[in-house]
Amino acid sequence: MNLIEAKAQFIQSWGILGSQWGINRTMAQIHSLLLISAGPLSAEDIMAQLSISRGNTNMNVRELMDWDLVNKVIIPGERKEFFTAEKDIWKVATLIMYQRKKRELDPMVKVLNQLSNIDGNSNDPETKAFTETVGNIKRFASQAEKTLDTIIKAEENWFWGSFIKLFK
Amino acid sequence: MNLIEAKAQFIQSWGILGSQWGINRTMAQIHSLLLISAGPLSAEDIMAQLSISRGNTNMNVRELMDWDLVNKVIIPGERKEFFTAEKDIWKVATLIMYQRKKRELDPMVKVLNQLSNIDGNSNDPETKAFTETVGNIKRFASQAEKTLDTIIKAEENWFWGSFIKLFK
DNA sequence: TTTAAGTTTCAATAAATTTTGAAAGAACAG
DNA sequence: CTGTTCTTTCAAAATTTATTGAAACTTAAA
Repeated sequence: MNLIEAKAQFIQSWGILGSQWGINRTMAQIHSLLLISAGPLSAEDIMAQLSISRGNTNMNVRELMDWDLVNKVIIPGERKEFFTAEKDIWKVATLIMYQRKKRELDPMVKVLNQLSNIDGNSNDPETKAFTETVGNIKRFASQAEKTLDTIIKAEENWFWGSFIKLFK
Repeated sequence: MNLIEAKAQFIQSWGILGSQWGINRTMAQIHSLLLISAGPLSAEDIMAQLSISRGNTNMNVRELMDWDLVNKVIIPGERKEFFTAEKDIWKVATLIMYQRKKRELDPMVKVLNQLSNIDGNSNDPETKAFTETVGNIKRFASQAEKTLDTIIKAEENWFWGSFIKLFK
């Protein structure tokens, strides 16, 4: 397999993976393209390599910058803007975890807290089942949240080193 | 807030969370409905409580059973089939992690392995950038996979107990 | 058997999401 | 300024995904 084919394959697969996890396919593809490119790319480069429109490119690059996964690069003498992706995979992973926690998990936890105290007879089995499940999820979520925070703050090597040792 | 409202709120929020993570909203809603119900529900119960069609109910319940999150229950004397959800949240979480790893992450790892050896001049910066990124992701993925396997196999209490202590 | 209750399937339809492209807006060089 | 290059916006169109509902199929009681 040559480089061109391999790149196409990688971008394609990364796009599918992204869409299975609720990330716009194009956004994932742009991200992967930047991940495997040696230098920064312009909007035109991205449009050409992925065969997508200017508008689509602009929107998704902006979203990637929102996630801090991609940065704008100014090249002296060039009028165009260029873009690069954070290439340290550990950082990429923690950025994604952090953003998704903030955007999606935290709102859920907020709702769970509101649902903790409901009116009604606590002898009713339906009420009991509800409060019990909500309580369990809350406890689980708060534990998971602590763990995630720790992972996100951890230094890569320290983390993988001691984490793996503990569990192996 | 009364039980009816609280249930509706919970189901709604859980559905949104699911869809943000690539899970069909209805599937997530059925799951949450079963999680907070005291006893098993029939297809009719689910249809009525979520205002969805018979076909939709059937498809998504089947998918949930595929994921092992929901089980069919036979109630003696009843002609209908009933359904319950696994309520141990730890088990629910590990089941979901296991299924998603198997269905989505593993195929990506397979692709990454195929992309490891590409033809071409390894002095070319583009080739270099590609192989380096792919290599990094592979190493990360294999580490993450080991960790996930360990988490999935771990006993709940043991896991949360020692894990949290270590990182706090 | 026959019949009634229940379940599954799937083509048609509806809803949600993504993409396009052209027009408006900025930034800059001359 | 003025013209040129590049970026952003957003309504309309295309695509993808989810949902319905009626017909086919299954199962079991009578």
